[in-house]
Amino acid sequence: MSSPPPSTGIIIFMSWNNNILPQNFYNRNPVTVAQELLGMYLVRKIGSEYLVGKIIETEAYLPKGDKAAHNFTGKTKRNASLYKTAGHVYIHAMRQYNLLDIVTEGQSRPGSVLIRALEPVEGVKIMKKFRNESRIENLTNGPGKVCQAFKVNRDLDGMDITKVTSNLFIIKNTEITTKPVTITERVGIVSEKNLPLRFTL
DNA sequence: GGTCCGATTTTC
DNA sequence: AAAATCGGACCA
Repeated sequence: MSSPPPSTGIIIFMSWNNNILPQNFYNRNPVTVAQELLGMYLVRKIGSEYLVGKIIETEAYLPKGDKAAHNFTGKTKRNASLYKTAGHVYIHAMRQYNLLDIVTEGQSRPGSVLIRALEPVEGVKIMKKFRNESRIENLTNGPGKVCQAFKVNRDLDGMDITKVTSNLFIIKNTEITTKPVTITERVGIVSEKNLPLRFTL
């Protein structure tokens, strides 16, 4: 019952099946989850290919009282995935792009973490093709770019990313990270501008 | 069916 | 600095 490791790359992926983040990782407040996701690896399986990126920028959207969060005016068809349980994804359109959120607590506490930027690790060639872009630094340095590079579209909205069978999930970084987390304000929003909910590695 | 607008990206 | 571009929410 084990998936093949990526074609090239790092030793940490040798046992990555054991390192998929479980539901109880996500089932905490989004501020904690957003910070702890930094340094972990987003993995996307497309056919027999694996795309991997290290998470380097996230934002938290709060379950209650956050005017900038998509849950603020209640449940709609669009944001229904936020009301699932922790570890599902909420993928929504922003202009002509898609953005990827992970649901944190869910149900009556529909918070989430927006994946804003990655450092490409594995499958760079495919990312370049999906992005129609050759500069590595331009592949995944924005939330819309992340989805384009990893072929994350709204077909995946509402999927559970805590299962071994998922074609999208996040694995633990088993290396020791010493870099401190930088905390700043969220970007691209008009309300709740000044909350310290953006986290960068 | 029309209108408005945004958790963005790209280009001028 | 401004255009490109589009699905969803809302109202009619």
